[in-house]
Order: sequence, then C-alpha cells, then structure tokens
Amino acid sequence: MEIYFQLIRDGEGLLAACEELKKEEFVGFDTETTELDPYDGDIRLVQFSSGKQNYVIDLKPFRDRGNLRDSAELAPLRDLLFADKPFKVAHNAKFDAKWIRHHLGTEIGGIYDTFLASQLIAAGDQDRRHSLADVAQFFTGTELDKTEQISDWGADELSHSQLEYAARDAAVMVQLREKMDERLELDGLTRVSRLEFECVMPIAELELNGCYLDEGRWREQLEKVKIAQAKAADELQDMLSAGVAQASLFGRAEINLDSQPQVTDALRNLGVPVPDTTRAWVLQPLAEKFPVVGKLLEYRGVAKMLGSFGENILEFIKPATRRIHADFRQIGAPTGRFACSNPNLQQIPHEEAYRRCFIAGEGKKLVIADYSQIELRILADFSHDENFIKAFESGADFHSTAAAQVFGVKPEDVTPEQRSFAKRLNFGVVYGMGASRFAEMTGITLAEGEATLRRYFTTYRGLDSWLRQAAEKAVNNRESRAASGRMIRMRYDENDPSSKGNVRRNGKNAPIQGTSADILKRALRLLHDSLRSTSGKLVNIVHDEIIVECDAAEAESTSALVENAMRTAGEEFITRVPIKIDIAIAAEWAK
DNA sequence: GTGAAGGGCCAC
DNA sequence: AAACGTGGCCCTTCAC
Repeated sequence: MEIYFQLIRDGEGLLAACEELKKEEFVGFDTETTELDPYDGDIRLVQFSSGKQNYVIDLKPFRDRGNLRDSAELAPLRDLLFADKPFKVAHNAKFDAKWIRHHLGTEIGGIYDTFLASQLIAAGDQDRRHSLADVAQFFTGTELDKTEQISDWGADELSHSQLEYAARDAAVMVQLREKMDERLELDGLTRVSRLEFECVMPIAELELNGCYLDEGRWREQLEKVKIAQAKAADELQDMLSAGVAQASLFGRAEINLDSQPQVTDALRNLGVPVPDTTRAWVLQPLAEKFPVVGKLLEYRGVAKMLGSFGENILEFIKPATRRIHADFRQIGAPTGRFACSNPNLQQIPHEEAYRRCFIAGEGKKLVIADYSQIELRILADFSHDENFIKAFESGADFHSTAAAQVFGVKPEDVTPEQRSFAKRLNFGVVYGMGASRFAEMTGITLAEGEATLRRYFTTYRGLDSWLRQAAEKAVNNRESRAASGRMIRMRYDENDPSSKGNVRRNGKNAPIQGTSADILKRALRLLHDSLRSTSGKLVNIVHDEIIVECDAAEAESTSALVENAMRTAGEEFITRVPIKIDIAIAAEWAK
C-alpha cells in the first residue's frame, strides 16, 4: 500500500505543517525511537496525519543543529503538542508522551489513546488483543505490516520503506479513532474514556520521575534477612531430616526447602497430616502441635522476602537517574486498577523496614496521601444505607462504630474482638465473602458465622439489597459498571457450577473496585494540573495512595494541593458520604 | 536451554 | 484446604 507523506527536515517546513495540523480537531500521532526507554536513546521521527495529509518530521537534522529541548525552530511542534486541540490520537500514548516530555521538554495536551480505548471496549475479555495491528484489523479491517517497527531508527539515512511505515502508523489513527469513538459511545464508555485519556500524561511523568530507593538501607535490611533465612533454613533442614532413616547414618539428608513436594513428603514422614496444599493458612493451625510446621512458616516468610524483595530490586535502579522507573499499566485489571511491574512498587511489604528505604531525594520531602476506607465509602454511597453512612458521618473509628451498630452495644463498650469481627466483615462483604469463609477465619462455627452475617446484614439492610442486586445484574447482564461508566465484562459459563458464584462475587466487587480506580485516576489528572508550576512530582501510586516528592520548603503547600485534588476527585463520584484523606509529610515512605 | 504451568505469597 | 476481589514475582517442575 503506497502512502503519500511529506518529509520535514527544517523549521520552515515544520511551521507550515503545524499550521495545517492546528486546524484539525483530531490528528494521528506517532513517534519512532532508537530505544524503548527515553533515558536510553533518541527520538528520531514524529509523525502526524490530518487525515488528508501525512507528515513525517525527521528530528535528526534539528538535533544536528542543536539541542532539541532548546531548539527555537521546534517551537511550533511543541506548541502543537502542548495544546489541548487538536487531540493527538496515538496508540499507547504513554510511550510517545514520555519521549516527547523527556526529549522535547513539553507535555502533550489533548491525548486520545486507541490502546486504552480498545481495552475499555474489551472490558476484560481475555481473548481480545490490543496491539495497533490487532485493533486496526478489528475496527477498520485494515491489515498492518509491523515488520519495520523494530528496524534501525538510528541510521543516518532512513529507507523509504521505514518512512512510509512511520507515516502509515499515524495515518491509520484518524479513521481508527472515528470507528472506536462510535463504539465507545454505543457502549456508554465516553466518560470513562476521557478519564483514562487525561490520565496518560500523569502516568508518563510518574514513570519518568521514578522513585528514589536508598540502596544502603535496602542492603542493610537484606543482610538481616539473609542471616535470618540461613538460620531458619538450617534449623528447618535439621527438623525435617529427623524423620529420615538415612539421616543418622549419612548425616543430614538435605532436601530442597523451596520444593513443595519434597517438603510435603518430609512433613508426612514426621507424621504431620499435611493436605495437598501447604499454604500458610492451612499450615497455621498445625503449627502449635508440630514445631516443624512453625519453622517452615518462618522459613517461607524470610525466603519470600529474600526472593521477591532482595537484590533483584536494586537492579532496577537506573544509573542515569539513580532512581527506579517501574512500568505502570494504566488498565492493569478489568476493574480499571493499575498494574505495576519491573519492579512492582505496589507490593512492597508494608513493614517499616522496607518502606523506609524509599526516601525523598536530597532537600526533598515526600507527601504521602491515601484515601481512608475508600471502597467502603463507595459501597455506602452506592447502597444509600442509612446506618453505614451514619457510621462514616460520625467521623469515629469506622470498624468500632460498625461493631457498636452490629452488636448493639455503646461505642465505648466495643470489645477488641467485636471490632475485629466487624473489620473482617466490612472487608469481606466488598469481596462477596460467605459465612463459611468468615467462620473459618474467625474460628467460630458455621452456625455462628451465619448468625453473625445475618446480624450484619440486618443492621445494614440497604447494603444487603445493593449487593444482591449487583450480583443479579452481573449474572443477567454479563457485565458490571463502575461510577464512570467503566464496563467490566463477566465470563459466565452456565455449564460450570462454580461460574455463577464467581460472577455474583465479581458483580459485587467490580463496581466498587472500579469506582475506586476511577477516583484515583481523576485525582491524578487534577493533581497533575495543580502541580504543574511547582516542584511537586508524582513518584508512586498504590491503588488508593498517591506519593509526591517536592522541595522541602514546598511540602506544606504541596500537601494541600494533593489533598485538594484527591478530595475533589472523590466528591465527583461520591456525594452521600464524606471523603477522608490521610496525609503525611515525611522523609521516607513510612508513617 | 527455555518457556509454561502451578504453587505460594506480597500489596491494596 | 477456601465459595474473598484485583494484580505481579519467585521458585520448582515438566514438556519441548
């Protein structure tokens, strides 16, 4: 397929192209780069398409004439990118946004991301693929050849084939957006799509900013765990080999302590009645009677820390910035939650020993803010439940207040056990927990569990009926919706007896978890806008938590901006329940 | 050698 | 041996 395009290599051509593009509502947009990470390579091409005309801007001649960030002849390009109109239609715009931000020094206004749009439309359907080639095929029937994608974009002279490929990737975006926009509208996803698109730039900056990990502190902690691990391994090895006949003759029979089958075997030799799984909650009750089980759990704990949170994390520190730049997938879960990897900064142990290793840079502070009980507040708002809402309005400790309501005692008379029961119930209902599970984990009988659950839902009748309705809707409609309109498709297999229960539980949880994600994403956008002229930089997010690094002198004002953005975002979705934000200024990620 | 699958466990 | 939701990472095992 021949594509006509205009190759731009000088300021004059660039200005003319930008003047034309400015007239459009939407322009196709793409970049070609020499590496995947903006800290590692150069940006070579920037491509636009108005739908009528395609432009390929070769940045190499501009770079040869001076620094891209300072180049005056690139001003029209920066202005075009920065402006909210025209919308820049890109596939996985986070990628392009990072390169533009880092190499041209401007953020991108007006992003329309067909990658995110595709994920919103698929709404969790695992069978759908989201590469540009797949999405173009699905929505426009166009076959795209991506073989040039991995070609050498650092070459002095780019081939005609490379330039044509580059031009085409921008050119397809215009029609693709039209098709996808129709679909978004039909599926009621327009609002959530804008929410997602506006969140791209904050996440691009989050990844560029990275977070600072104190390598010395981390290694100190690592050494402690290493010693504990070696000790636990040695002791466990001793205890396990006691049941092996050869041990006395040939010394200790070493087994692989990380091997589930070998450990199970050894435990059974010792007379421990181990079921087929050896997960912690199964072993826990056996630990009292069999000390070896307790030792195994101790070993597992330290081994996990050493494996997942050991030396490996340090390898993610980028030499160029001396910071960790994790990957954040904006629609990481069908509920809209983020997923994070390389490394996953959302699963750093809560223990202070680990969190305190993530520190503010020199002369900086961290503003650490999280939504208090956001999912329960969403549930209260959705269900209109009078008592549940009252418990939040009182402003007192929520689980204690709930315990007082459920068990019919005065707030000051709530026992620690009652509070603990209420807390488990409060969290459990969000996940669609049943009586048997509740009884299991609190150590009461099934009958007592059922009675307690009944009591809970009698106290919160509105909550009960909302959860039932949410479950029914999910089964009947095969989908759930979050407050933004975000759709979560339910996979329902009528031949699978467990399927209906799965869908019912999902139906209760998905709108809540999805709305929590909506609120965080809206907050990130508002925050991004309010931090623009300050020293504040977004450095981490964990589902309901935002961490900003700023100049120490600006900590108080930054804290106010963060709180304001989070509150405003919360109040856009939740109106019947107050939003509460816990916020702290600290030198390290620990409170 | 390498990759997928399964078990296990960290976060919210 | 989870009928408590969403992820990612580490380790072992096993097939190719």
